[in-house]
Amino acid sequence: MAAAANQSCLIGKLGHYLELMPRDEALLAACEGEELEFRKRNIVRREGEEIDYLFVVQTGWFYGFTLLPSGKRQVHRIFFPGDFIGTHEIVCTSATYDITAASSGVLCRFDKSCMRDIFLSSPRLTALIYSLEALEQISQDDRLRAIARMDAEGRLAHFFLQIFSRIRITEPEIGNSLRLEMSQELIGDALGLTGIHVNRTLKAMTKAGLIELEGSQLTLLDEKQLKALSDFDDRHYQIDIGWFPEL
Amino acid sequence: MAAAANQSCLIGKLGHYLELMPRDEALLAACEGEELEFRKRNIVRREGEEIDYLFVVQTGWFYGFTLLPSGKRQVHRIFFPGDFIGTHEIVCTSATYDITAASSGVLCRFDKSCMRDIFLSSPRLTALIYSLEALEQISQDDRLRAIARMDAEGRLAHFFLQIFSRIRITEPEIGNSLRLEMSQELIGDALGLTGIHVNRTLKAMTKAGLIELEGSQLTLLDEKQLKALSDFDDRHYQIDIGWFPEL
DNA sequence: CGGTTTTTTGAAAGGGCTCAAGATCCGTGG
DNA sequence: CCACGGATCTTGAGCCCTTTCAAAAAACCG
Repeated sequence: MAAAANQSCLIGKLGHYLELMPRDEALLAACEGEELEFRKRNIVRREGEEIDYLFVVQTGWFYGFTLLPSGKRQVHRIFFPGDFIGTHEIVCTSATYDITAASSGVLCRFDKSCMRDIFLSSPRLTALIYSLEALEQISQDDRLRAIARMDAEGRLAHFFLQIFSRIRITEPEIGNSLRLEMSQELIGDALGLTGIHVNRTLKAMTKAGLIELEGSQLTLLDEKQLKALSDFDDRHYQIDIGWFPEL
Repeated sequence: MAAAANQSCLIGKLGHYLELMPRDEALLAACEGEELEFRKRNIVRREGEEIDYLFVVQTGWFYGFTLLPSGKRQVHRIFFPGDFIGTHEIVCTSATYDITAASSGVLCRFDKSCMRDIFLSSPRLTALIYSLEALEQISQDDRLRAIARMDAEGRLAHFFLQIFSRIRITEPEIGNSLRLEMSQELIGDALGLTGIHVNRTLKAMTKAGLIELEGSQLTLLDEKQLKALSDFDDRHYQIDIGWFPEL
């Protein structure tokens, strides 16, 4: 659980990477919008809708996806507690993909114009937001590499390690086990695989002692081996703030 | 050809999206580093190297890639004239992939610390740089979707359309034909395919009248059909600057 | 509980890969 | 301006990982 669920969503997330100054906190607090509750399968927004708001995930898992003409589905991104939703779409006038709740959860909404205020008055905060965006890109690069060049086992290993790496930032106490808020079909849609083949591969990985699955509870039994299988490099989701402006 | 090859690389690129103010131009001019020449296959930098510089492509094509333990290669990104190289890696202390020249070409180098100066003194320029980063992400999302969910023909169609869409920004006069500065093997490494299979698919696409290949000269004969095949959505590589700060 | 969503399993088909070997193209040096 | 050697492009054949299609068992939710 987040240490400070009752404080500002934004401050909680950004403060993780950087010590915020009082004026930065004030700036963020002013941005704060209302909290919205969702239940599994609820739609947060649709592709093509005008984007007026950004979100921060307070609790629960969410995911963004698009459909293809063939009827296939591609999951573009999964959002965990603490993640921003929609920041990179600020350059578009309408959303580039649908967003749905993978589990029940709560989002904090804040106005898009808030970005301008931050850019105008806090170079340091701006640099942080920019960095988070850049980090996301590197993470997506790693994912593309796994999807384009690895077999099902490698993709799944990489996928799980990425999930753990991200969630451990805000919830280090989970250890090597967590509740997967995704069906095997959805996992397949994130990795370019069929749900059926995800199932078969998961079985094989279980038999090999790599993981354990009890219902939706996933446990990583042999992280070392999983890393070897997927050539996983933990970016530590930590950023270099050496170049940040002082203000 | 770039309209103003003799002026600052940065100004040329950024000025394309936004009218720059004199003080912004001065800021950028001060960042300018030296120009570096490369020939095909020359290595610009290696994965793991410390990142002190960013680059802007002045002429030629460049690409970033990583190798997998299996010996396979993944091309993460291709850089065309006008593109930034390395901005998203500013959050890392070392490079996340190798960069090599796909053709002969020239890069403009500028110091990483330049970013701090921009963040500190021009919110408007900062917003622009942020937006370019975000646009890149959306473009990569599209690419992931094609790679994860489409067959070889769809991936190639999408790949070609993306290339044309990007290059046409700075060189609209190319029309529907350009010189592909990549071997079929390299294209395969960008799309998660074998060079051999790229070859076969290209032949089929030629026979179907979709494209024409004479040596490395690629011509799109039926863009409409190519778009349908790959569900391509031209992001116009144009950005919403409505939210930009005035300064 | 009863309906819906997931997970499982089998069998067969297919797209893309591997391995191999020849044909071409191209830059470079003489 | 021609010849040489490496890089690229081609093509064939067989194999393998994933997908499809179907259908039953289990798990989940209200």
